[in-house]
Amino acid sequence: MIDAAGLRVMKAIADEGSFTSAANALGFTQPAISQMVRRLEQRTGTVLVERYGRQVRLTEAGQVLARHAVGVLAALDAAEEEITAIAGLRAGRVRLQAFPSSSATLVPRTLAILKARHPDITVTFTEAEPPESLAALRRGDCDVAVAFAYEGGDLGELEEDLSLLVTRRLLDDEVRLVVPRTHPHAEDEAATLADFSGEEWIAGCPRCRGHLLALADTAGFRPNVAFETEDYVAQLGLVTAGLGVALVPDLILNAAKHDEVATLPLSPASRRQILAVTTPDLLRVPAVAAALDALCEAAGADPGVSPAHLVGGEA
Amino acid sequence: MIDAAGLRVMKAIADEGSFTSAANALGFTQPAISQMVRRLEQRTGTVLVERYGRQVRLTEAGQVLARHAVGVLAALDAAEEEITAIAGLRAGRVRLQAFPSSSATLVPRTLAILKARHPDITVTFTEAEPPESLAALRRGDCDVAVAFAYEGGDLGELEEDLSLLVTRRLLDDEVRLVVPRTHPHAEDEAATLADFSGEEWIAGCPRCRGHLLALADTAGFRPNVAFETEDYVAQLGLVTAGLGVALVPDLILNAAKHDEVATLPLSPASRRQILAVTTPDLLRVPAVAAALDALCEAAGADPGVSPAHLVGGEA
DNA sequence: CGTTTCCATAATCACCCGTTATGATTGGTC
DNA sequence: GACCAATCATAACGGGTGATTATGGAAACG
Repeated sequence: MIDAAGLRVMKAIADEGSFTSAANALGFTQPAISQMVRRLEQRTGTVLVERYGRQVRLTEAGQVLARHAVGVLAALDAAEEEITAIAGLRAGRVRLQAFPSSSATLVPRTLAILKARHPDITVTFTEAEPPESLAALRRGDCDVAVAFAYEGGDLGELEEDLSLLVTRRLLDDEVRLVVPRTHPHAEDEAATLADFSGEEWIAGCPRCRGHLLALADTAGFRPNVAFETEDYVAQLGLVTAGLGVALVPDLILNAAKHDEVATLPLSPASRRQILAVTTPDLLRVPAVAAALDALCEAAGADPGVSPAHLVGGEA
Repeated sequence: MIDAAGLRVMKAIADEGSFTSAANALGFTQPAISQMVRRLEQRTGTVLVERYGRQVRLTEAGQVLARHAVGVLAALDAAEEEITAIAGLRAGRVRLQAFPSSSATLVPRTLAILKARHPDITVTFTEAEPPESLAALRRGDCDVAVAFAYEGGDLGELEEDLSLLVTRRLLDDEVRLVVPRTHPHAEDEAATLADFSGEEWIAGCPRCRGHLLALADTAGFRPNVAFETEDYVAQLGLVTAGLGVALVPDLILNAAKHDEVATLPLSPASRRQILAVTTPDLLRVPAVAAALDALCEAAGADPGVSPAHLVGGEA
């Protein structure tokens, strides 16, 4: 019944004292004001303006509208300002979830880039394994999820989780075999997994363990898993102590100290893909886009975007 | 850029959780919501709604709008309620100005009627002589003026003051000659003014005095004005004391005690018109209309309205 | 008394904002 | 694994809002 335009007009009349001035103040012509008032009057069924001679003044009802106009228009302007602030990266929120081992280097570097570039954006970060982070993304509790998938392994399984989502490949993380310095194969150029079928193995998180099992299966043996820990630093410690061997991604090795062990590339090589995941709509939210850019930059990847179902396709 | 309708839609989506439910809640169809959101999004240049699968949820920017919607819509409703209250006589204001001698009976009776009929209306009353009350009316400081005009006398003069105004004739107030009980003509049926050319006169307010002078001039003499007071009770007291004679309107005589004097109708009769005056627009304001009705009722007049320039025309 | 300066009205036109009808896609179900 | 229900998107269409220009009438002013 009453809209913002009507209030704006009433306020302008109250402020300016005449239809003509109000029209000028609002950038309209005088007849626009004239019939705007008339429409308002017949909508409310009330006399809003008293025309006396060639001057106009608001009736009590008109003053009521003009008075309320102040608050309403202020609130409207405030809303608009907030929106443009979000659009202009002068405000906004990004909720990031990433898997634990990315927290060490990728995420901190991303947050630093983001903070430097857009200091007014609020970034929240939660550590979560891919299944949970993607669930949060689908649920709407998260804006960007950083996930990983082992090539050939759970890429297919992940793919179904990625339907309706978009991803950016951040980096290809090569998996290396970590053995004690004193190990007979410690000086090899590369490691063939079958050579280690008799070792005791140290496994990580459920999905990493799954990857280990898959690789071993391909190599024709079942690994003897003696220890399990999700903490890669602990894994390196166990290897250092000579208690077994482990598969550890490069990303971890670049960040953690590992002088006491030998790290061998696998032959054939095995990699995991690290992906940033979000929804198509969120991609168009400036703060989210900025976060993705920062993630790419931190990972040193090109900032190309690919729909979820193309993840394993090319490359 | 952002209007009330848009906010209403965003709030409905936030509350209901889907376009379809929001549409039902607002009484619209689903496509209406769909393209309303699209328009809002391209107007603000921002993603407001995140479509994931077949569910929708607000982005941060969308939540900003939904949050502001509460306040804005509440304020809008409040304004609308105030307006309808004024229209429904459950609120409103009437500023009444009346000439002093009407304050005795006409105005109190009017206020009583008004208060009984519409207890929620605020009535303010100011005593003012016709020139001032009409000026206030023109200035917008008054809603209803109760004025009077002597027939034949200043009716023409008043008429020019009444341009652009509307009037209601409240009553015709006959003017009587007041003389001491002991006066030789005290028992006459009627008074011919010429018979009192030698008396000492008691005059009232400037315009009443003007009327006296006009009547005397017609009768062929210049009255010897010995006393002047605007207080009619004082005039009656002066007459009672035998200090002179006076012209006093019936309205006063009906209200004030005057046992000690004789009141004679004039021949030819002389009347003053008592009018309620307002502007054409204010006439359509419910509270003002109610006040005019109450005035008519208090005066016992028919509630006909006549444009100002017809005041002296018929009757 | 003309002249200016207001506001009102008429005619016109664009676009906003609804509608109905229909399609695309998701997500559950037998 | 294919149907089925639910949800949002889109197209086509129509009415009304809300602006414009052009014009008229009345009031205040010199």
